[in-house]
Amino acid sequence: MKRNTVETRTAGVAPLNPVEVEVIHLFVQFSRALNQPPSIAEIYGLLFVSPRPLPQDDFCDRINMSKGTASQGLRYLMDLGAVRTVYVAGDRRVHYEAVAELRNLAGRFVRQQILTNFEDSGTRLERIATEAQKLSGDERKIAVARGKMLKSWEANVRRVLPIILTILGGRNGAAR
Amino acid sequence: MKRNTVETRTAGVAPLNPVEVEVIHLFVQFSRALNQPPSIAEIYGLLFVSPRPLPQDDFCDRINMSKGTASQGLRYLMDLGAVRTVYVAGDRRVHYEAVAELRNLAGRFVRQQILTNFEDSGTRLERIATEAQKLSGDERKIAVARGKMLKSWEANVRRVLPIILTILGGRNGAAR
DNA sequence: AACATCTTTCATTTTCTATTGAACCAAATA
DNA sequence: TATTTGGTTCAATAGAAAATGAAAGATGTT
Repeated sequence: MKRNTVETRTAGVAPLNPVEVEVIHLFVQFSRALNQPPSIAEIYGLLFVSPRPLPQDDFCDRINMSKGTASQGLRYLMDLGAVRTVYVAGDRRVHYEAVAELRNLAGRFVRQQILTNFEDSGTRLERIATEAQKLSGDERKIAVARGKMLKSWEANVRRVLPIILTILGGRNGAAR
Repeated sequence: MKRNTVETRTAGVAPLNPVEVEVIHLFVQFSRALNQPPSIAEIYGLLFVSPRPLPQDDFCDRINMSKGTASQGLRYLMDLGAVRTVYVAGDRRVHYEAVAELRNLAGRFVRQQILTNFEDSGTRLERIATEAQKLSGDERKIAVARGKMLKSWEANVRRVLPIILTILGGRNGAAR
């Protein structure tokens, strides 16, 4: 039986069709808003329009990126849960497909991107409050007030974030 | 009357007190989550704890940044509405103070940071739908489906963003 | 075992962003 | 008017982030 070997495959390095180009564009633009590297967006974009799972080679060939970039990008997307691997009979290569549900995706992204920067914010806020007490006069007055304000902001964000994620991911997360 | 001249001022280049250091730290951390340059965060952070309006010099001297950075950073924050100028009697220099209300701030930031990247997304989505029709077989089927999905996502985001901004900025925007 | 294919790793290079500082402008003072 | 001071601009530089590609691992095949 004819196997998927280098020879049979290299013939089929199809260039991107117009839809693929546009979709990738869209994701790259999106990635700028979220400050994600464009290579990640290209990978996800191509997977998102692809009717079948793709192996790593396809990214290198079709969107013209190095093996290293493809490998790292795919791992990142796997960790994020934005991509999953698929078994394809008769092909040793790992194939990937896009996970198109916004539901968990947004949550994980926020957790990874935003919340990591706030892990020790509680401690820091406490320290601000403590140190503020040691000041005097105007400085102390405003420092204490601003410390409280920051605490309130933090509480506010922590209260609102879950709501946002629910709205984003809940019903309507995977478009129908 | 004794004026604020270089001689009288240079004496008072106070180093940052612990609260100032911590608050600035916090804002720098925050800036990382939002992918904003640290210099901007430093400026806003210092203004945020300061009991009185500060002139540009103070940023150069106290957080040790160049005139250019201070000038540009302050302009950026002005444009964003995160900072306003204040008149101080007997001092020719422009003084700045922090605008501490989250209310409008979050909105403007999102508009400037996120929405600019989506101005032409409508056009692009139309083009995707059009081009998708021209494909055939599997490619067409999935392309059409994914085009619809993207449109739905976009609608979803446009619907939810105002809600988020309302929740964030509405009551509780300026902490009490 | 030797070979071929697929994948990951990571030091280097490239690309992009932020910051600097000198030159310049504007306004106030001498 | 000359000078000092406050402020902006922008070309050059430094610094950070992303991409490359050669080398090495891993897993199959002959």
